Amino acid sequence: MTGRFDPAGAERRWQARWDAAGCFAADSASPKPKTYVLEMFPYPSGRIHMGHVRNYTMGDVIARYRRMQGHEVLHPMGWDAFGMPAENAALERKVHPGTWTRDNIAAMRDQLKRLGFALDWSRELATCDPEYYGHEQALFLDLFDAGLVYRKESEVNWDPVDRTVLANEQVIDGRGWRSGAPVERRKLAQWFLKITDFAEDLLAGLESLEQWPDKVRLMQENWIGKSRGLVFSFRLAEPADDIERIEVFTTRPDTIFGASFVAIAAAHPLAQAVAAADPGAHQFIDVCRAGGTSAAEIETAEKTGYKTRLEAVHPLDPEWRLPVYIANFVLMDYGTGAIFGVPGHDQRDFEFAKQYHLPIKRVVASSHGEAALPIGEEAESEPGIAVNSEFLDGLETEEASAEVIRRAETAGWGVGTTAWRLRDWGVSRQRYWGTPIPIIHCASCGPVPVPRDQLPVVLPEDVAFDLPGNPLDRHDAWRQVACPSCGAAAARETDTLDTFVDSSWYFIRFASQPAGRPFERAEAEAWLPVDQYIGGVEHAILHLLYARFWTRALQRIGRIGIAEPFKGLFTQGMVTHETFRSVDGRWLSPDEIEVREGGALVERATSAAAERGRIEKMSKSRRNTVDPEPIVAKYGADAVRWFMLSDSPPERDLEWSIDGIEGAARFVQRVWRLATEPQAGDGPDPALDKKAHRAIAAVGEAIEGLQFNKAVAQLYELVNAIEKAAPSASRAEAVRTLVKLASPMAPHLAEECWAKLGGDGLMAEADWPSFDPNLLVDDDVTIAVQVNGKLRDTILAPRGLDRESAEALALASAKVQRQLDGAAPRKVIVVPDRLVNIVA
RNA sequence: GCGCGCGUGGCGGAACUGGUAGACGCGCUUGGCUUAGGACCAAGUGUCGAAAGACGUGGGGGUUCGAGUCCCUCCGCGCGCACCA
Repeated sequence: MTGRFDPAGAERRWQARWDAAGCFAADSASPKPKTYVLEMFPYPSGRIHMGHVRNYTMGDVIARYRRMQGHEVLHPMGWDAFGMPAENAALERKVHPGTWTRDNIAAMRDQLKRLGFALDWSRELATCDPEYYGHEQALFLDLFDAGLVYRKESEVNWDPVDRTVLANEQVIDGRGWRSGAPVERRKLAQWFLKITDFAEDLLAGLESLEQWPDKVRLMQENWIGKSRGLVFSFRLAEPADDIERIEVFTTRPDTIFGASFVAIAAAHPLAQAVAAADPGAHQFIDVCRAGGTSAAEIETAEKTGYKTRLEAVHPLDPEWRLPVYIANFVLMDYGTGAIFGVPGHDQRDFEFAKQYHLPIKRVVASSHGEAALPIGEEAESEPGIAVNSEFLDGLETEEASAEVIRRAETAGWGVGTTAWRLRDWGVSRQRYWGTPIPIIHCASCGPVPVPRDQLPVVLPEDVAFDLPGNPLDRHDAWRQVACPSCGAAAARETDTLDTFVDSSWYFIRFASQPAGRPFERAEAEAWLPVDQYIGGVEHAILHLLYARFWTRALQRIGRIGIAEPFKGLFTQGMVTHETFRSVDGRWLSPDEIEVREGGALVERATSAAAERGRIEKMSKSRRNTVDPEPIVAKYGADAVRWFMLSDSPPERDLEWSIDGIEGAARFVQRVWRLATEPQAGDGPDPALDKKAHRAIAAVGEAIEGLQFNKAVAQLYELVNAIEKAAPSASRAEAVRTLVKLASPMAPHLAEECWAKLGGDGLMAEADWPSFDPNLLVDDDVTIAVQVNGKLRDTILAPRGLDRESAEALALASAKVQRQLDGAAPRKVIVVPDRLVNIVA
């Protein structure tokens, strides 16, 4: 009679033992091969959620597996501790953002520790520590000195009622989330990092990232958006103010004879010039300014334009005049902020032309014969053959484009160029809870960097949140300083850095944290690049691109010798859960729901009818979150970890279910029973040996491929096989193997079992078992026998059987004979050791 | 609007580079053990069919001796879009 495994006791016991032994402290000077396993560090929002548990469990399995393989492993944890939620908490609950953040960190650290992750807590950091952000300020100034930081105007979402800048997230349907007032776009002078200097490198570098998901590489490639095209200018028939030309960019120079209008962005200088003399234009620009700055909002808005009195002269025909519009769908940030519209072959231009009754001309066709065919209900944007285009007629799209570029360059009205979709990184945030930008504005010297010996520029703690906006703007004692350059009265920059800056180098600081500098190059390079980085796909573009840029920028200025920070990347799916709503549409949490007889759902408190919603990502707003803590308390950390790895492939979404966690808890007990029952029995069991060795090979392979669900399935198969096997020496050995293989996933259980089995030392420091390759292959194989591609029979045959014999065996099958019904096969396809297909 | 992805039993999923679809888990059914069971053990479980067999990987079409896998097309769902982290 064996007792049940007691998770709570085992967790406490072994976590203390690991701590005492210092198992997970990474030694930068170790001679062992090094592995750096990193999960995206959490924002300290309050409590750990299931998404964190899934993320950190995956990383933990890799970290523990590598350690068992004899690697020195760096597996650190820290806090992405600056950001808006802390300021929102300050507004709503009258707590200081710092207090709120640090309390959250303490709570979440405790929660993480209870899950038994193999983390090196000695390297813990929080981005809101002056020590950390002080080093960040130093790095920012290094980039400033290298000419990679500059200042320019750019648009923000402005809430005219709260008189504050809003994040895109705070703009709901074009209105401020608190005030409800329609949001406007407003220009502010802001700091930018020259990520576009690295566009070519960041694009080319994607090639080398073989251990990244293809989809992420593709998304980054599209985001960087390299395109060849033509920049040229239209001469204005009559100059406006002193502006005589409109410069445009196009990726389709071949369609130049299909132009029917020119459109400029509302923020274009020419639009401003027109508006000065034209109240209608002025009004239109004001209307364009309404609404938020996000691309989705701008591009889904109805396409509208304002026809100016200007006319553009077609560069290839001085008699040809095109109307000039100010249009809301032209982006100032891409290309030149102006386009020429070709309605026949661009869908946006098509819609615009329909609305304003502009000509829609065909200049591309799939064949010469279609030159006269009118454009139908949609623009035709695919390449083809140029038609109705004078000297271009008959040329393929690519040749035609090259020809236009050649003529433009020869005649001097345009130039072939490369355009990038990627824009420079605006890092200014008009918020308190972030890294202060270490710049002082002086009336006579301009922006002056804070001298290095005055870093860090520490955020003042004595701030009030009684008014909207950035309290640093109102903190005169902090803001007013002497100019470091001339000594005159000057003012600190009150914008803080985008929190993406904080997360663009934390992985370097984890690897090396000397006292007086951001990092020590040699030590950082000993660990970097990160071997396996794990996090959500939602970071596929921004965070990962910024971190790649920051690393390359540090490389360019000679601070580090690597270009790419993350060698292996894995993007995990979300944790989802069913949702419930009341009939009047309120979200209800699962524990507010009661299932009545017949399966009807009612709201427990009111007995009013409720309905099951769809399965969605766990979020507070949908009230479908499950707090890991009580689950861990009830089922144990190992069961929770096990469930997080089972069933769903890690890149896909995982639906949380209580049945799933109970299944995991049962598995934990099954392993415990096997490990604690009497291990009597001698003699070999070759079949079980094979099974065990295959499990070693398969589990290792699955973990290396981050296919944890497959590793789990393999372990279930091994458990099934052991339970069925009669006592033997092989069986006792298989149990020990099982415990080792399960240890990265269920480490407390494994330690406890290992101790019961009389194993030496800590399982956390044990070696990963090795397998005998000879035991992986069978002597006999099952060969599928098909007739016309349909399975009719299977035959057992010795491995390596020759084609002729396999064919003969297949033809001898009674089922095959019945199918053939006396006819001779027309053809037989033999795939050795796999299949025989008889074509009748 | 643009970019990217996903779709296989009642459910989560497995299926190496085109070669036996449904491994493994959950659930369910039957039986055993038991005072009892949400514990444990045994057997079963894609659909239709008594069986032989037929059908079956979101829908439609194609390539192939052979398609979950490749191509085209349609539908549905999700993620990102530069100030959410």
